[in-house]
Amino acid sequence: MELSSSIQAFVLHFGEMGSRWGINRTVGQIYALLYLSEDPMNAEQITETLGVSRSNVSMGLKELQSWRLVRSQHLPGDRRDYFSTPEDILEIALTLVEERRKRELDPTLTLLRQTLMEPASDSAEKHAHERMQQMCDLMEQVSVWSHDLQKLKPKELQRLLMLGSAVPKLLQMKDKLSVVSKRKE
Amino acid sequence: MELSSSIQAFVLHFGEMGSRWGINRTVGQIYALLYLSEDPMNAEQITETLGVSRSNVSMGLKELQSWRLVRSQHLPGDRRDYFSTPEDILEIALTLVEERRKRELDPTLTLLRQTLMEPASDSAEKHAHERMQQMCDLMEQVSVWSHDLQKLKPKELQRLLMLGSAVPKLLQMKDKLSVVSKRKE
DNA sequence: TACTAATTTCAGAAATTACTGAAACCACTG
DNA sequence: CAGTGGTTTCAGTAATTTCTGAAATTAGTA
Repeated sequence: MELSSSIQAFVLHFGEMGSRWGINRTVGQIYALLYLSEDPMNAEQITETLGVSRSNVSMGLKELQSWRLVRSQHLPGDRRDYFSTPEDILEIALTLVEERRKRELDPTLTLLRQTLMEPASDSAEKHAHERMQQMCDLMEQVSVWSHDLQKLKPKELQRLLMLGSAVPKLLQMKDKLSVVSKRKE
Repeated sequence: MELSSSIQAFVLHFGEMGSRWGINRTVGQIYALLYLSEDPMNAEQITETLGVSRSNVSMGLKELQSWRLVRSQHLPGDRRDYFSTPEDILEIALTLVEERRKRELDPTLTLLRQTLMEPASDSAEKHAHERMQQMCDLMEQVSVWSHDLQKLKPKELQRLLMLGSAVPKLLQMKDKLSVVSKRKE
């Protein structure tokens, strides 16, 4: 399949960025292609369009499915799998946040918790444990945030996103409110 | 320098996680070491402790400095550079967020904005541009969030983190308030 | 149950990335 | 300004990751 130049540019860009995002070139390109495609595509079509080997596409699709960024479906009267990305960009973003938490945060959090069970022996280790504790606390907070994010309804999430820098103001507002309510008590 | 087992485990873990975080093993290990160290270390000490080449350490330190995750300083009466990480874990996290935004988001945002300046020609491209527009909008929102985060004072940030799932409730509260104030008008 | 289309697996090749040691460079010191 | 301690650069090598093509497997069809 021939790609128009802007689609082509996007697909190649995702391939390049792949290494920064922790995926390889082909995986990035496959994702970009499916993300922009009007209709689901089968592996053969992806292979032709990207000009890589069939097996490479197979592995790439497997990885994208493990990230839950790509889904497969069947078309009636066709034995082949057809692949597509979820429609809703917010849903996609949430999935990305969750999967990255699992892969980039959770293993370290596990190690930190284990380590902090044991007492520190010497002075250097005591200091190291304090530092680990700080990191562990922060990572736990971020982890909770990420979990909570998953529970939000799309509408709420959309509002939260639009809030941006207004959040601290909201905090101030809350403070004032609680002052008021305390006065009432 | 000999490391106690828990420090050793942490350093090795950071080395392993490096590839997921977009840095290499040595860079991960250097960071972990400096993060836990009571005192700043010079390149020679790092080299001995990690058992890698001096030049590798030099390159790793350079990269960590480009991420602004490691700083160098001089001790009186010593010509060597001494390296350390910032004390405040929140400051570290903010730096990480900003650098990742620069490296992982900004280039794509630039491409998307450029592409969306041009009109779409055919139907496939029209659909692709819609998808790109959705991605662009979301990335801009995330980018604004990340910028705003940088402006927060540590105290505010700390509170925001602790808030977690309470944020949607805060939003609800705000809604009620604005209803009240509208009634007053 | 044999046949066929579609997909996956996997060993090896190709490409990329990380690491080393030697040499160049820099900056302070006597 | 020559000498020395410290750091960086860089070409070559090692290690790792990615990709391919052939073979194996799976699932549908006659």
